[in-house]
Amino acid sequence: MTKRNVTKLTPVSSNPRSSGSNTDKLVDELRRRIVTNQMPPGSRIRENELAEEFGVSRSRVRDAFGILEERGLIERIPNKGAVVMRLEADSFLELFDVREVLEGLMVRLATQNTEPEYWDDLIELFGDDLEKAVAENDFNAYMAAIAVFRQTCIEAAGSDTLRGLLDDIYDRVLSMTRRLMLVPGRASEGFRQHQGILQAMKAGDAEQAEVLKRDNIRSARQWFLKYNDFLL
Amino acid sequence: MTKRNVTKLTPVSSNPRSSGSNTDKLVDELRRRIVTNQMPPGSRIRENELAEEFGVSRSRVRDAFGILEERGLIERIPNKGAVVMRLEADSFLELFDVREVLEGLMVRLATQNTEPEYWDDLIELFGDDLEKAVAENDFNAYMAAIAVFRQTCIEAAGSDTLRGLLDDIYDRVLSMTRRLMLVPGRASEGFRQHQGILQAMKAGDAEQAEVLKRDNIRSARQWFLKYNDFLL
DNA sequence: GCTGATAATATTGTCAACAATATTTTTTGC
DNA sequence: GCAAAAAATATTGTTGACAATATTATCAGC
Repeated sequence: MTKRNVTKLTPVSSNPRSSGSNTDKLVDELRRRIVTNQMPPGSRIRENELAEEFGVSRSRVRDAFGILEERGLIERIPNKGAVVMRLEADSFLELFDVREVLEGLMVRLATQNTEPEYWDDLIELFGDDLEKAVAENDFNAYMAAIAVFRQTCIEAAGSDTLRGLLDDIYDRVLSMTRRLMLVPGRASEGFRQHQGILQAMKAGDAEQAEVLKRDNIRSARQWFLKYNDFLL
Repeated sequence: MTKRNVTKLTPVSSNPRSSGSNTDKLVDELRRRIVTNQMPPGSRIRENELAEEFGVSRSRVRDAFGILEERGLIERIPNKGAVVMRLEADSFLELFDVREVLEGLMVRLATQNTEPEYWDDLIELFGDDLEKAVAENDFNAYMAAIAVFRQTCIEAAGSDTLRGLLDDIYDRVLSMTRRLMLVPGRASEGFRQHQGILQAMKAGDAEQAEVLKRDNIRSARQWFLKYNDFLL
């Protein structure tokens, strides 16, 4: 796979390992700004501005834009410029569909490839402390835990192909995930679902883990559908 | 989505609709050469050569390389150059896993979105004539039929997100698909499986269609595993 | 003839200048 | 004062030249 499919540990931090070439650094920083809503959807981004800010030539920015476009993070209109991709409700539903099957595959493979003990740390992370945090609306703690869950599973699944697809999708839906968390009841439901998935994984029941993970995404989709007027 | 996710009707022909910008044309032609094995895996490709051949500057070729790299068709080693991506057995197995769930999703959505009559043409295409052709090892006819099947399903599924993912994967596995067809028994089995899937789709049984499509890919995976010494 | 250092060549990486296109501002006619 | 045309400005598209790096060829010493 390409270099971009390396581990992204924290949700929004830049990735030191992908900072090899000059262009990669640019891609990574722009990606960070987009997924953190520092550059919100619809923002116009000018090549010159970025070139000046980063002290590189416009060609580098241009290359970065090409990659960002390929990843679906920005949209380029010929001779007009680039804007941060604005997703409509339909696109989010499509992404939920794809996430459902891919994240299902992720936990299935992860379960098949690991011993039960592998999941102990995660099970502890998704314990009483986090439950309390979620109950008290500490979304940062919950987001961080989910990121660890995700990362651990991808690692265990051991498929670079899958990792690449999930990373791309993750970038596109991160800001929506954060917003969805605000919907009353969604976070605690998601928390319980993750506990269930982890139990199945520790039990080595790959099929059940896949079913539960798919349920998890489908339910997130339902919440989105119900509240999309507020979320978009 | 980006421009690349437009319809790719025939397996290896260039796509007129994507030939807007200069770079797009290059990407499309290079993609064609790679998936047709005109540029086999491992081939070194030089920026200068292509620039001269296409009568454009090296920068255009460079941009095209960036996109091709992002799609996983070529590999670029800094200061050394680009080579057509060479897939190992592991990568193919990973791709089979991903295809299984994504193509399953594809037929499920396609079934849900269509009336039974929608599939009549395809059912006729996968009729006695094609069966005879397959029996007589007319792989071109079968490949073409599969391409139509695929295209029709993607169209019906109506998800640009899914289309983008499947298009990328398709390019990467096309040459392997062609080779797999040579394995005695695989083509006719695949043919029957597609007939079954089409039946389920016409019956409106989305779940069953998904199950059968996943079976289809899993069985292809098995054949690959068994014969990979000959296939790679 | 072989090996290692060095020069010559080839290839990729980066840039700044110019061309083409779009946007904004100014001017002109009414 | 308003509308349309024209000029000025800004932004993206493309190119060729030069720098940095890697590969190949040459040559000296043994």
